[in-house]
Amino acid sequence: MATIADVAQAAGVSTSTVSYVLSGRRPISPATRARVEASIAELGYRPHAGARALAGRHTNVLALAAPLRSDINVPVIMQFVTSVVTAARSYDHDVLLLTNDEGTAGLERVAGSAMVDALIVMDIESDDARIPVLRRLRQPAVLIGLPNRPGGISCVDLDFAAAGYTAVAHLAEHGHRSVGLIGPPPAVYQRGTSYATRFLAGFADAVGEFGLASASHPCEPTFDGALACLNRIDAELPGVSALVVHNEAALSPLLGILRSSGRRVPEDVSVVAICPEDVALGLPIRMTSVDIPGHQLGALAVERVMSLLRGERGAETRLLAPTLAERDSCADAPAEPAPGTRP
Amino acid sequence: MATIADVAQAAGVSTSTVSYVLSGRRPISPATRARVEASIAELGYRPHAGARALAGRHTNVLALAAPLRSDINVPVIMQFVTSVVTAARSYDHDVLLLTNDEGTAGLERVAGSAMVDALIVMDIESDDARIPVLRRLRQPAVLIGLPNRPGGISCVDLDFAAAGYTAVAHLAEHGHRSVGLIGPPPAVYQRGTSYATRFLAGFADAVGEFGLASASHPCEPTFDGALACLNRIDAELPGVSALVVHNEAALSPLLGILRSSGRRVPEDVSVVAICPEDVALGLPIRMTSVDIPGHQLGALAVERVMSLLRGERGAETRLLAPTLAERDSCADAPAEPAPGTRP
DNA sequence: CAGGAAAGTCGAAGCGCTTCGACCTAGGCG
DNA sequence: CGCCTAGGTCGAAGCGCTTCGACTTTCCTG
Repeated sequence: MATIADVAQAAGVSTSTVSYVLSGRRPISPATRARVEASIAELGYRPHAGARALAGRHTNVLALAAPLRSDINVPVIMQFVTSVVTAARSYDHDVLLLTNDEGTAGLERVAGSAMVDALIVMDIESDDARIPVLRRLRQPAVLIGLPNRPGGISCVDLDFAAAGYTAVAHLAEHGHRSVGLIGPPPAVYQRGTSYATRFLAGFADAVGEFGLASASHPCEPTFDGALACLNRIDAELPGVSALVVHNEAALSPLLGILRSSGRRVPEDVSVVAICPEDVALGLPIRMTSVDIPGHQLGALAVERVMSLLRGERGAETRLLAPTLAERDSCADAPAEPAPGTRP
Repeated sequence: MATIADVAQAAGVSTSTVSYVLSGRRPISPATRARVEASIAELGYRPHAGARALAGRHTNVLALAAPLRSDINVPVIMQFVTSVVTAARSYDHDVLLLTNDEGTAGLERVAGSAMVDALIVMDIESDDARIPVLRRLRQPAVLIGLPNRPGGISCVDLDFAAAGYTAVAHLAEHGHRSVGLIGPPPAVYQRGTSYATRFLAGFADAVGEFGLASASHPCEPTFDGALACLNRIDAELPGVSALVVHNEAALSPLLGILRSSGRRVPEDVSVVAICPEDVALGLPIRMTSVDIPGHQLGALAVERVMSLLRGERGAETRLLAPTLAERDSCADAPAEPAPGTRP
């Protein structure tokens, strides 16, 4: 392939001049610039990334550690990944994809060998083992998620506590007096994934504040899981009129179950979903939902990375305020049923 | 950071010796090897990837071009991505993630600047514009998918024609005389994505061979889409007793629709799904399905890449035979209804 | 017991780029 | 009119690694 020397020769200049027209770090006369650019085009020259990384001390590559299990919340993760890649490209960076099950090893490897300029880490647990590792890397890192002790590392996330609160508040405003939470799969809680517990905390806050009855359970992302979860809630909260669903995969089964058991949404049961907008709109009922702004968060993470790379400012955590979109799955609570209606 | 020179000095050997213990390309005495490895561990030495790429002419990085739209088939894509990354790691390679909407530019960029040793490209269209580009790159490429003219590029994919045939054959064996196909979203066909048309071809073959009546329609991946699609099929094929669903996202809504309209699966309608196994198992009914072996295909693609990198053999296309798993969504056709039953 | 092969190690030459300091030329200022 | 400065360009020194050829030593083999 053509090298910078070939270009220099073709344009009748030195290699450093070519380098400067490429980087713009020194003034170049318009005439020279034109000749160099012509030669570059003619030879189809592309700077060698390795050589660049070696001499220039940066790679224009970001690492993205994503939870690549075929677990749940696949669509959200996809949104994150997509938006991170797209945003990175808009800053002329590429993305190296790491799986979370490489644990800290992957982070240390790509950072230690200078493959990447910075790291973005998703699916943060409350007490994430990767945080101390990230702190001692030379490259800056941004977390998508919120650990208990970020300890100097930048975070971006949806304010899940506020999301939990908002969902309940909305239901309370509609006069509901008891609300069930269909949560993420047990595995999510077991991992200590922080968004689940934060959401739960906000949920509980609101429940307390509004003086509601409540029940909450994790839920496997299958039809059977949704059924089991709903049954438990019904048992603990007979006649429950409001549901909060923080589990995308459970949404579709849940609606099916409700319908086939003759409970209408929203007339008999109001449902607030926590999910990306497109999920909320693809269901049989347009769901009132608190949006999980995956695209926004991914882009935000990249922006933070870039400003850290520019050395612009230190760590900071940015929690996006949740927005609740009113659609067709919520209604005022039905008139108070005679005590002891449904078993 | 520690460099190879630091390690060499600490171990009292030359840098080339360190390099040889790392690469194993020349014999090293056990004693020397031990000292070098001790120094490496002690200094926490990691070879600089850029320097390596420059001197060694390879990066140990693969490019993966994935269709990162929040489109449909998100779970399948996720499977591919996951398995490619995992398989790549097992060969000591990393994965650079490209979005398909960068088109050929991304491929040319990462290949031209020597960021990657090889490329894996997903979501191949019948007449994919990226193929001529890939052909003229210095790096080998593997397609996940099957274009009309691979022209010397390796392909791996499920044999979707056989999958379509298999699904219909299974239904025919159960005595069904008419079968509806709920296909991928229109956008998939419009793009000319080859798996959709190949599936359709196999479907049509079998329909012809078994002398069945059939109707097939694309289907938007929403509740409304599924409803509309089913209605069209019902209109064209009154009393249809068998459905093939080549659209994961439509599966759950479809089952809901069938149930709420009082059609039992499988007693009244048999359904064969084409989807990954976990999707087939997460639905209210354990679906009889033709598996889309995402994990297998991703791993296979990486294996092909590795053997190309080793220079082992030339292009070859590998189509995985479909396997149909009998579960609970298919039954024998109901007794022939009196003509003109359902409108 | 000489000759040669194999084992083990080293030095040095790049790989293709960035960047620093130096140099040369004009132009503006006192 | 001489000097300083800014603009524009060049040469060379790395960046950290791999690899080739060469050298030394050891061990067979005939």
